[in-house]
Amino acid sequence: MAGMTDAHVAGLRERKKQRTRWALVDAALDLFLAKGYEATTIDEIVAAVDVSQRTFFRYFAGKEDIALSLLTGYDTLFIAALAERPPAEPPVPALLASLDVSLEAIRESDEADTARFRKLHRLIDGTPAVAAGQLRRFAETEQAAARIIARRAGTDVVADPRPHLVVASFMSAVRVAYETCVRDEIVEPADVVPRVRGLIALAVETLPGAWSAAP
Amino acid sequence: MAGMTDAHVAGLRERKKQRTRWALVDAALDLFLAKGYEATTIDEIVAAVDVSQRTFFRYFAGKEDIALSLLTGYDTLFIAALAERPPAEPPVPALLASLDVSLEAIRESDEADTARFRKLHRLIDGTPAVAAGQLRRFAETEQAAARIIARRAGTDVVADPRPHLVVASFMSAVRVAYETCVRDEIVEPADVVPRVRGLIALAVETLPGAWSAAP
DNA sequence: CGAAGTTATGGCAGCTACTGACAAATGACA
DNA sequence: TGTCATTTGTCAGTAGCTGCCATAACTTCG
Repeated sequence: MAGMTDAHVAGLRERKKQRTRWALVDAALDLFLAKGYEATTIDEIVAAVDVSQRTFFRYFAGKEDIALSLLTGYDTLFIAALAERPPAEPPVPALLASLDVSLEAIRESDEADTARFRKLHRLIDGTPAVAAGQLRRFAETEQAAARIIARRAGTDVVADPRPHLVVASFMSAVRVAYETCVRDEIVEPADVVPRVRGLIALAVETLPGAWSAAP
Repeated sequence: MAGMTDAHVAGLRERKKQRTRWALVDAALDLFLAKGYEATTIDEIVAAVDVSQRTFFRYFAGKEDIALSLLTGYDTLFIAALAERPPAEPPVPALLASLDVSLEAIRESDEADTARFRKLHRLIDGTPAVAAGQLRRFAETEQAAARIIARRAGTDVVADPRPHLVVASFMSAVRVAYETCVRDEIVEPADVVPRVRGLIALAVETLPGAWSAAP
């Protein structure tokens, strides 16, 4: 995969849009790291790319959104992969396989995305607003994944909450894995990916026993 | 328990502060429900209680904070209960027992808190900003709980991520339980409490098997 | 190639959340 | 009652975010 962010073939208009979009993202990440997230204003970001503030808000919902915009691509990949898994497969193996797809995408990203990944992971550490945005992202992905798992099982998320329970538990493990990376300042995709895999494996061997110990 | 919110004995100053605090909360919840969360301004809230806007921000960090302020008391109760559990007890039973303490507190709240609880649950449904605040609350409680569980086990959250994994999984089940209440418009504490208990029981019998099915 | 149509951009005006600094008021306490 | 500590109000300002309309840029089709 050559990266989630390149517009291979498209009209000039579309290519231009992608270019300004990622120029904004890069400018934002650089400024956030240079002078702090809160201290950076939208005006400074748009000045660096020479677009109007109004244009910024046509591309991104806000500061939080631009900071995390890199990751939405990997989320989409995860959900798409999950939807492709064979329906007979149990939930956790399906989730594991789909997670692997997104992890591979992270590992095989081009240099531009890798640089953004590094910067983002360094940013999240010590920036509560961005960390809160992460929570929102995970929650959204969880909703989507739960719907898919429920459909696979032939049930409905409203009628049967068990798919939601399983997905929420799984996603919380993934979230904890990423949080340990941020905490330990592991920013290289090449290091993050095995760390996440390792923590998920640890969850697989820890959680059944932990939940079974309930009276 | 007569409610988390009453200032039994204290100086006049402290009693006055509590009164304005909860007057602000009630005014805010009423306005949020009457004309929508986003459409309600801080100015309208403070006008209803006749305090200055500046005072509002001395009591609450913002709109999101005042909406969820009722729940912080129950969170504190949960964490305090967890810290009191015998160290020999396994994590999930300890978490279950502590959850029961906060659920009992919700059930036995006085009428004022019960009314707030109802309003809040009706508000969260269809108000993404407040729902996002809920996520933050759960994350904070999760951090605190993970530290306690790790200390009980004689380890450290940094050295050993397993306590964090277990707590995150547990809290995600609690969160899913509350989310189903909001979705199904179950707002009465008397109905919410058994629903949460039921979903946690379902998690206990579902999750071990689900996680064990991993290859 | 050029005109007509579509879509992105810029500029502006305005609202609202939120904060710092200082002055005024109000409960606490001797 | 007078002094002290704490809370409150006022004011001015910053910054995120949005609607509106004119203009510029790409696209498409004759």
